[in-house]
Order: sequence, then C-alpha cells, then structure tokens
Amino acid sequence: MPKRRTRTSSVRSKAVPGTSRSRRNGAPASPDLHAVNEDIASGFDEMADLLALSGENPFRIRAYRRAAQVVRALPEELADSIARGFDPDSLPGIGPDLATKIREFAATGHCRALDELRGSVPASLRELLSLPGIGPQRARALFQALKVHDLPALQKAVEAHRVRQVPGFGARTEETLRLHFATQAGQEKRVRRTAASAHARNLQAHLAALPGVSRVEVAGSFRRFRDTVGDLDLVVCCDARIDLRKALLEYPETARLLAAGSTRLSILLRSGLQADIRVVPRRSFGAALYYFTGSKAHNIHVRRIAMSRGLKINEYGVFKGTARIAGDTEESVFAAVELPYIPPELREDRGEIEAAGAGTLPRLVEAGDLRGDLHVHTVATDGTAPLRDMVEAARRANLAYMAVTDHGKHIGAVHGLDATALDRQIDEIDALNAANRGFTIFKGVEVDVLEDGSLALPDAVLRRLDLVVAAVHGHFNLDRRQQTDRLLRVLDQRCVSILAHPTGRLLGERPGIDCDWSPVFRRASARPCYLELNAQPLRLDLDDILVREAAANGILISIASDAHGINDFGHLPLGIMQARRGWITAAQVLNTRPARELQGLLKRTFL
DNA sequence: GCCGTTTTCGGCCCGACTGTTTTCAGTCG
Repeated sequence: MPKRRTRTSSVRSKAVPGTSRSRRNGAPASPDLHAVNEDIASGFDEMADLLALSGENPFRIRAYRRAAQVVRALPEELADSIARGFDPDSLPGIGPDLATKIREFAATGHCRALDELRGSVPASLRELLSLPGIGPQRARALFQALKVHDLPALQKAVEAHRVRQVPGFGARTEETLRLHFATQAGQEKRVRRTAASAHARNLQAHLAALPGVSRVEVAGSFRRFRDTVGDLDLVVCCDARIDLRKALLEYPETARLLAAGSTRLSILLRSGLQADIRVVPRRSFGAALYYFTGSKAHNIHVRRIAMSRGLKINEYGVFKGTARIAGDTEESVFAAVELPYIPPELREDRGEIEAAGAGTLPRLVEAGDLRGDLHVHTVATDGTAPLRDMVEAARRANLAYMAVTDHGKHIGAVHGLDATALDRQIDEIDALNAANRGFTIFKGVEVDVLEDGSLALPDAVLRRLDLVVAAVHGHFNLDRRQQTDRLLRVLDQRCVSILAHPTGRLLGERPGIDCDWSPVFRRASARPCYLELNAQPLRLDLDDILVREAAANGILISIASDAHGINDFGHLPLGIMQARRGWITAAQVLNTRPARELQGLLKRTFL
C-alpha cells in the first residue's frame, strides 16, 4: 500500500483500507503469536472507552475509535505487512502516535498506554456503557458518587434506590435501568437479518397502511444487507397531522414506547428488536433515507467531503449556506457532492467513497447473473426432495445447471453415500441429463474434511465426479496454526473443486474457525480451488470481508444455496447481496459461467 | 490524535430526544 499524501480531490486519499480478517472465534492470542488486527482494533476500542471514562478530549477519543475501524477493515494482518516494511502511518486516520502504538501491539501483543489506562480507570466500568442512557459522563458520575464499577454493583445500587440520589440522575433513569436489568440484561443484541426481516416488513406495512402516510422505507444496516442487524431504522414520509405515537402504541407488536418526539420515535418490539422511526417531509425523503442507511463511518466521511466543499449534509437535505440544493432523492445527495450513486450495501467506508470519487466502483454481481447452483442436496442424504424435484425447482429458479453434492460417507456421519450409492446416483443423473435438454446436472459430492486435512473419500471415488465440494463439519476448535495447516492440506488433495462454507460459522450460534486466511487464499488461487459463499441464512459464509479478500486473491467464488429442499434456491439472493457487500463482480463468480465454460473450470481442479 | 488546495494551529458531522433542571448536558443514532 503506497503512501499517498497528494490530493487529487477532496476525497481522502491515504491508503484505502480494503477487507479484513480477524480472529473469528474470539479466542485469546496464543503466547507465541503477535497481535492480529482484531486484537489491535479491540485495544483501540478499549482505549477509546477508557479515555472517554476519564473525561478526555472527545476528538482524541474519536481518533482511537476511527483507528480501530480502519485496522479492523484491513485486508492483511498488520503484523505481517509491517514485517514486510509497510508503514501504518500511511493509513487514513493513523498518525505518528497511533502508528507507534500499532507497531508495539503488532510486535508484543501489548500496548503500554493501554495498560496504564487500565491502571487509572477500572476496566469493568466499560460494562456500564452498554446500558441505555449511560454514556461515559454518567458512568463516571456513578463511579465517583457510588463507587459502582461494574454491572452487578450498579444493579444493587438501582435496587437500593441509591442511583436517584446521584446529581443528574432521577427516579426515571433509575426505573429505566431497573427495567433493563429485569428484561434485557444478557440478551444477544444483534439478530440475523433474515430473522429481523419479517418484523421489519410488518412494521413497514403497518405504517404504510396509515392514512396520511405516503412512504415508508426500512433503512439502516437492514438496507445495507448486513448479515445481522442491531435494530430497525424506518424513514417515514407523512402528513403532519397524523399521530404516529398513537399508531405505534396500537401496533400489536409494540412492547414499549421508548421515545416519542415530533420527528423521531423509538419502540421496543415484542421480539426484543428496537425500531427507530424518523419522520421527514417529502422533499427530504432522499436525504433522510441516505442519512439513516449509513453506516456511521460512511456518513461521517461523506459529510466531511461536503464540508470541504462548503456544503452541509443532514437528514433534511444538502445545504449551501441556508439554500437547500438537494435531498429529494438519494441520487441528488450524491450528485451534490460530485459522487456517483453508491449502492447501500457498499456504504461501510471501506474504500467505496474513494472508488466512487475515482470512478472505479465495481459493477456488482446481480441476481440475474447466476446461471447455476453448485451445492445441492437430495433425499439421498439429508435433503427433503428427490433429485427430479430438485431439478424442477432449480429450473423454476431460472437456473441452467446445478450440481448434486450429497454428503459422502464418513465415520460417524449418518446417511452419507458410499461408493455404491454414489454409483447409483451417477446413473440416475446420466439418465436425467439425457432426458433434460437445456439443463445440466453436474455430478458432485460434499466430502468431509477430516481433522488432519485429508478427505473422507478416496481419490478413486472422487475422480468419477465432475466436482468435489470439500467442507469442514467438525473439529472447529483447533487452534489457528492447526486449522490453517488443515485447510492448506485440503488444498493439497488431488480432487478438490470448491471449499464449502469455509469458516463453518453459524450466525449467532457458532463462530467460524480460527484460521490465517492469507496463505489459504494464496494456495487456493494458485491451485486453483474455488471458494463458496454459502447463501444459507444461518451461514452466509464466507462473510463480506473474507469474500472480498478471496476475490482480491483471484479466487472465483461459488455462490451456492446449499439447498436441502425445493424452496431453498430462494437463498441465492441472500448470497448475491453478501457478495455485493464484498465488492464481487459477475466475472468473479464461478457460477455466472455457462455450463460448458464451467466444465472446463471444474476440470482444472482435479490435479 | 489527526489533518491541511481556507489552515502546521485550530478545527474536528449533525440533529433529536430525554431527564433533570430551570436553560441544557448527555446520550443516541
């Protein structure tokens, strides 16, 4: 990453952060390993919190938060790139001081400044920042007045009605905290986007049906198609006379009204999700939709660009002095700051603003680009429909081919196909292919990766197939080095076409394996072996950041439904959106190829 | 703590809502 100080436009032009990988399962670093990016980012986040709790300069705190974000979004481990001579000072928002701290983190896994901060502020005080209405100032006030320094101590103070005695606090605040401890404490904050989807659409429909409401859109991370969402943001355009507060209280899914102003309302849904509703006039709808789609980092970056051009962006429009020059549509907001339209799913401040400014935004893959699906199960193993029905379902989903990849037999696995059963399936596929013109069924298998990285079926069996999809289904807890070696050994096998759901994560249930992906991606690219973006709502694996890094290594991505039933081809659009979040173009996707071209690409994976 | 085509010092995104106070700080998104 070259250091570029010269400016060609007011778009920031320091080295552009790309994608990142991080310690996926939250395990502490092994003693022999230096800090990975996630450790450095977490360190900076903690420093920001502790500085805030110390009452430090807010802009200094922001610098640490920004540094955490930048480090988290890097395509490569900083420790590695620093070893090769990379200067962290060239990163946006990283100056001499933070660069020194990054070097210290990378080399030793520690940072003296952080250790000192921990000595001056109780680190557990950070827990209080997770509470509603408690920020650094009030957490500090609670600590100074009541010597409360963690959640259990505060809960006791709430129950003893001691909080209301602290200056700046009152009975209402104490009651809010009591309610939180009684109902919310320990609950998982983020939920899968797919789980939030029905709640979002129902609320949207409820609001849209109100007389006087002309438009309702769901914004926020939901609109950006993040795999999980923390809350729902809705932008509403309506008649000034309508009583939204009443309408929300009457909504059957409302558990509690959290806030209700004239333009901003918040409710807690019975599902536990919070929904924030913003009301704007019609002419501001585009500006508001843009503003509340975010992300925060993206918004701040674009507002800074606006500022450098003498403009101001808020949820009501783009302003030059007091004159409103844009805001009825999102496109007009972008145009006002001389940027092309950036799709919501890219708005994370991961280089999209620089790319838009330079005219180099990629043309992202679209649902219509997919021609086939390379990971499909049938009733022969754990699917719910016979092969013939799955083929019909794939055709209805406008696909021209699919690969049957039932599970191969493996010690302990139930209903896996052995060599004989696989033979029978191959015959069935040949017959169907002969009868089905215009649709191709590829013969495949999903074979287990064993603990040592070898495959659960012999080459002699695998060679009879068109493709072999290898997948990790166990031994998720090996350490980073073992897991990395394991995947590298998979790529040494003679017959491996696609590595399926590579991290093995299950959203909200199981973290992905801890693996150093850079060498894995390099070897997959050289071999070649393709990587899957599994579109199952529970998996969405690879994630947006890793898929971007994989594609940047020249690896073709298979966007696959992992269908187990006739309706599961409906998962593919989720995979498409995740791929778009990873900046993936149609050319970077394996299954946008016509069947014949694909055949050639699959042949190359058998060594 | 970072940054600069208005700046190497003096700025740093912006507005709404709540609760506690009595005119606004703190929090939130």
